[in-house]
Amino acid sequence: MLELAVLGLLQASPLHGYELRQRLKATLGTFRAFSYGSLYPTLRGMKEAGWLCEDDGNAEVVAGAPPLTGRRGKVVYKLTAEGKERFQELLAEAGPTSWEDETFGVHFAFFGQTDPEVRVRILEGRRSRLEERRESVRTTLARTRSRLDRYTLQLQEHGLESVEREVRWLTELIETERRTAPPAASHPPPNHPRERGAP
Amino acid sequence: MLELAVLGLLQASPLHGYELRQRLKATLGTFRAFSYGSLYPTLRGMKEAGWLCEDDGNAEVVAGAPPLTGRRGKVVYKLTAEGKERFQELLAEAGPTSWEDETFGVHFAFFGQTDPEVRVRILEGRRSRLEERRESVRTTLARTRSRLDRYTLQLQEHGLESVEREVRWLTELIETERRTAPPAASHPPPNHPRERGAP
DNA sequence: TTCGTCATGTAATGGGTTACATGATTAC
DNA sequence: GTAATCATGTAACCCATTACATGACGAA
Repeated sequence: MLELAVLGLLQASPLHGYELRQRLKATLGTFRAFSYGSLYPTLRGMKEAGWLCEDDGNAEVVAGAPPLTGRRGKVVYKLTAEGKERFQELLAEAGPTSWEDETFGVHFAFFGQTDPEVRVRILEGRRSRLEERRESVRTTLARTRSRLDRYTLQLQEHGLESVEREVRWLTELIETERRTAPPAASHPPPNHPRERGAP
Repeated sequence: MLELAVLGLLQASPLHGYELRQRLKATLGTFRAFSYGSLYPTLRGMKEAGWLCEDDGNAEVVAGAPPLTGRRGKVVYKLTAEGKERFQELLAEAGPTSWEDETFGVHFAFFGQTDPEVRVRILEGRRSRLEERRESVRTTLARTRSRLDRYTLQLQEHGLESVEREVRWLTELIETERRTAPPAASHPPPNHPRERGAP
């Protein structure tokens, strides 16, 4: 997740950790925030995995008096070839994980680099996930409405409206996608054999 | 968090794990879901902490041939005195944690049992948290709007609208609270007769 | 010279999830 | 008698957070 986001941002240009985090905020907006405490270790891990390497900016630093003590300077990372591959791989992934609350936003943020078909599948996947949730809430709400106090009711209804709103948003996006890039080929339609969700 | 939710539900009536989880879904709606994998260990932990105990329903199970092998039956939990205390303690807590995304919903769900003043403080805390976030997104959006692609922009704006919507919701709730239970014994206008206060 | 912000990092911890394993009860 | 669902539980892991520690650099 952080991984995908990092790959996506470094794809555009090499960055050091600190700035990466600012971009993360700018890119993900209200959806998610990451702390340095997770960012730096992730960066190290990704470097060890071979997806990132340090970028010396083709180095022409006039080597006058460089990092004397303790070497504390910006560490700029860039993607390796494997990193780019990995990014493409993650982008192509249109499975259940890409519909999750926390993940969807990140995937969406990189839709610009995602295959149109994959885009639609992710959008639809997310939508049907939300629709399920909506129906589930609606029915339990119908069953229990009378027993709920003012606040619980408010909570349910606000939640329900949020979900409905997002469903409408997704529907619009899907239609736009369809208008922009009409059905390429046919894939076995809405056949998600549910997984996840508690036993 | 799960802890608070469990205390809140058991406050109403003794329940076993499985049913607890159904209630959790019904109570928290779209906000949050918990898996059994976290529920049962939590239950055990809370029992060990002394907040819960097993409820034999005044027992009298005709002890004829009880759980022969392996003892697998419903385990009904109820609150102990310490548990009730703990619940009250958590309910009274109107600090930053109570306005976090994941926590707020749970606190809100038990507003019926929360002190009116605490309610308002939580609502206001959450609101100002969201307002901060909104401003932060607005400004970075203003700075970077032109550099963002279609999708990133969509994401930002949808997120922004969500936040704005929740802020409006909170504002309405706060006003309702104020109308229902006017400023108790506080400093601002020293001139109001009180009615209908907390305990 | 001190403060704020830029910048990097680690250790401890947290709060949950997934996948698995098992068994009891009910409905057909 | 078998499938669904009710019911309880464990172990391994995941992904991040908090709190802390350090230090460079520019502006007041």
